[in-house]
This record gives sequence, C-alpha cells and structure tokens, in this order.
Amino acid sequence: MASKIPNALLPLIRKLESVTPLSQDARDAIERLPVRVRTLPARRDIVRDGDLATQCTVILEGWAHRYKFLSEGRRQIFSFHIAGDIPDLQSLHIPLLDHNLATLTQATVAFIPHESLHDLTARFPSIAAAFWRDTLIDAAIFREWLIAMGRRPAFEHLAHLFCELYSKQEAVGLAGDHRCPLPMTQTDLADATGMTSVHVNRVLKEMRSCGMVTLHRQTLVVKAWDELIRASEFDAAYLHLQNRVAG
Amino acid sequence: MASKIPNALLPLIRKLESVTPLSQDARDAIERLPVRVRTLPARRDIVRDGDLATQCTVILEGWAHRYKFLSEGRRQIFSFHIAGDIPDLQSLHIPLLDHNLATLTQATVAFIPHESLHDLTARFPSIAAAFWRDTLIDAAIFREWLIAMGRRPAFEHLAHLFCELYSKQEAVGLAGDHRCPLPMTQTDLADATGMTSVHVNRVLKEMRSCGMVTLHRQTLVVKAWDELIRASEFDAAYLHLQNRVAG
DNA sequence: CGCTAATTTGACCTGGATCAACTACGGTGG
DNA sequence: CCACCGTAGTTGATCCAGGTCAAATTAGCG
Repeated sequence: MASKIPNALLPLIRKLESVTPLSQDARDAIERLPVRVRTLPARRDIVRDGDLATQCTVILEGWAHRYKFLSEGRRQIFSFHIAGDIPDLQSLHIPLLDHNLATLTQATVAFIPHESLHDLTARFPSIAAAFWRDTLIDAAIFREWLIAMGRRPAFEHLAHLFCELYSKQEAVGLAGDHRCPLPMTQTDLADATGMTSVHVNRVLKEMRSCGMVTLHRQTLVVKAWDELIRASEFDAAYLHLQNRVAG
Repeated sequence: MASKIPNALLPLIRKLESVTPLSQDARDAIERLPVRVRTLPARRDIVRDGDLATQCTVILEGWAHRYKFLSEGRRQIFSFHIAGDIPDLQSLHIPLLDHNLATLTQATVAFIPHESLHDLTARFPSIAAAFWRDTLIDAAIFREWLIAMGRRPAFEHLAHLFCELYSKQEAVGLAGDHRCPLPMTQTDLADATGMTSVHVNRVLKEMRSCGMVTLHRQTLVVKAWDELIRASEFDAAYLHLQNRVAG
C-alpha cells in the first residue's frame, strides 16, 4: 500500500505557507518527497512515549493529538493537530519520543523518512528554517497553554482554546464564518485544559446559555466572536500566522 | 564597553555539550562569535513582548526568566534560565517577541547579532542542529510544565520543578551533592506554578517538615532525593541530557 | 433494537485562593 | 552601631472554583 500520490503533501505546503513564505522550488521539492500514506482509525497511537522515531508524520486529513499518561489514569493532552501539521517534526532532531502521538478522529497521514527530511533541509535552508519556525510556533502555543492553565479560570481557558483552534483552522482554509469542526470529546477538552469533564460540561452549558458559543455534533459555532476574544484575552499574535485572522 | 572576551562563551559551549556533542571546529567557531557582554541588575527586562529582536542573549552568569503579564497584574513565568542558556534563541526565526525576557538575579549576559548566528549556522549545520535541538528541549520542558500545571497537585508540582532545576544545573556543573542555588522568591515560584505565594509557602513548610527539601537563603537542599523523585514522578528523560543525572 | 460511549445533572467536598496581619532580614543612612 | 524601611516570608481565618461521586439521559452505530 506504500505509494507516491501526486500532491499528497498539499496540506503540508498550505500549512507551511500559512506561517512562512515558500519559493516554487521549495514547494516542488516538498511535493517530490517520498511518502507512505495510511488511513488510520480514530484513537490509534501513531508513535509512543519511549519510541525511537525514524520518520515524521504529516496529517493529511482528520485530527491528531499528543498526550502523556501519568499514574492513576491521569492524562494530559498537549496539542491538537489538523491537516498540514507535522506533530512529531521534533523527532527529526530528538528521535527519542517523550510523549504519545495518536489520531483523534479517523485520519489520513503521510510518513516521511527522517533521511529524506534531513536531505531536504540540507538542500533547502529555507525549508529548514520553515520547519524550525514551525517547531518554534509549537513552543509558543505551549507557552500560551501554560498561561491558560496557570492563570486563567475555566471559562476563559476554554474560550481561549476555542479561539486558537478556530484561528488555526481558518488559517489553512478549514474554517470560516465563525464555525469549524471540533471533533474532540468533553473528556479530551478536560485533559487538554487540566479540568474535569464534568466541569467542562458545565462551562459549555454556561457558554451556550450566555449566547457566546455552542459545541454540538463535533461543530463549534461562535455566536459572539468579539466577546469570546475579549473574555479570553485572545491575541492571535502567538500563532505567528502570515495572514492574520480578520475577526 | 563592547568587547570581545576570550572564552566568554564557554558556558554556552558547556551547555550545548550537555545536550549535543560538538566538534572542535564547532567549538572554535562559537568562541569566535562577536559578543557584547553586559552585567545587568536583578529584575531588569532584556527584551519585551512585542519587540523585534535583532540579537540573541546568552546567559553567562546569574539567572534569567521568561514571563508574560495578563490583566489585573496576573503573571505567568514560563522558564528559568542559567549560565549557558540562550533564552531567546527562538527570536532567530521568530523575531517578533511574544513574551518578556528578564534577569532574575544580577546577571552577566552576552548579546550576539542574529546576523552572526545565521552565518554560523549556515557554515556549521551541526551547530544549527544543536541550536534547533535546544529549542526542542525548551518545548519539551514546556510540555512537562503543562503536565504539572494540569494534572499534578501543588506538592508534586513544586517537587517536580525542584528536580528539574537541580538536574539542569547539575548537567552543567552548577550543582551537586543534592544542593543548588535557587534564587527566586516564593512569589516567583507561585507565578511559575500557577499557585499563590501563600500556598507555595505552605507547601514549602510541608516539604521541610517531612524532611524532603529545604529552601533557605536562595539555596535548595534536597534531603531525600529518591523520595522527591518518587513523589513528583520525575523522569529526567524529557531534558534529553547527554550525561544523565545519576541520583 | 440494543449496546456503548458521551453528555448532562445533582449533591456534596476540598485544595488552594483570598484577605489580613505579623515577623524576619538585608540594606542604608544618620 | 543602631534605627528605619522595604521586601520577602509566615501564619491564621475564611471562602469558593472546581473536583468527586453517582446516577440519569442521550447520541451514535452496527
């Protein structure tokens, strides 16, 4: 089932361009990367804590997430990923994984050998820079999550997360009109925000009842974007998008 | 006062080598970087949220920290930095700062122009890789802080932070014998862990009274390292140190 | 239609926040 | 050398955001 699919990596190119300009040469080189494409069921681990990675994963369609388990079944989710993301790009320079990467929904992913990526970045410093930049934005998002965890109450925290996930999708053309897919369960949201699923549920109820946001059937609908931004003190600057979200 | 000081960047080399092996050529090239060395008082901002950076900062002596303010005086600290660290290395590829970098104690720092660093990384891919790797470890530490914020109770959270700060110092020869400098106030610890200084104080009291750790006069003394590790489920793997902490 | 996972709700509890003193200590100026 | 002052640390009393536990209710889905 290994195959080269023309333009399979288009989502990756679109994602990189949402964050860094690319030359035509660079785009072509990315499209010529050897890829192994797979479609995985929901909630399937892709790489695990402790693995030694030899390839990177590009999400082509669907959602993925990174997480880690602690004792007594506690779980922390670090990030959610959409088409175009390379959630384990870091394994290129730190092959020993310190957390898990798994699908969230059914997802189509492409695997690219580290070797090919090392070769690509050696030939195209601009792509190396774009990749590095991508991992730095990843870190910027972690910092924003840290703020939310440490200093924002539950309502603002969730509101902030919704702004982020909407903006990220909007930047690659997967969202618009103040609505977007959001296929995670309330338990996932809880493990991402350090709350309880019960409390997530109550906060969502409050958001619904104050007419700000609804989350139903895997779809987020923002009824009052400006208010949501204001309530969560969201500033998209940390996402370092090329084309800033209009509002 | 701008000057080239021979071996001024030795702490940087030592730090990089704690995390990646370097060739003699690479070490020499780093030592030849043009640096502007300054000694700054405690609590002095180095670069600020919103600045466009044109240089990177190497900590040569003393401590620094990164943080961000929210409304109503809330503050979140993201990281603490010691000799050898380049806390704003990311500005090399994302010049627009999304947080503040400041000294914590009086500190001696070296500034290196982005230009020189771009030139260096172009000539030495191995150094580029080491730098990239360093920013990735930075991100790994953020993930660990996220876990602590989201899923660890206060005692374990602080214990984990102490393990991390001890290990990081131990790796570059700044700590040993289960004791190390820790010059932050209880308010700083609170803003790093998402707690209140009052609660930090009570947790420290508990740690003291159960004979695990004392923190007095800017010095951390770990009385029961194994217990501390166990209590906080600390696993130094995420620091990706070359010479793993013995215990 | 039946089974399982996800959401929702209620009752109650607690870790950590808040508020308000009070104490210890390293300067610093007289 | 000491009196004074500002910062940091300590403590007690009280409160509440969010956790815990348990039981419905609902939504998907084969």
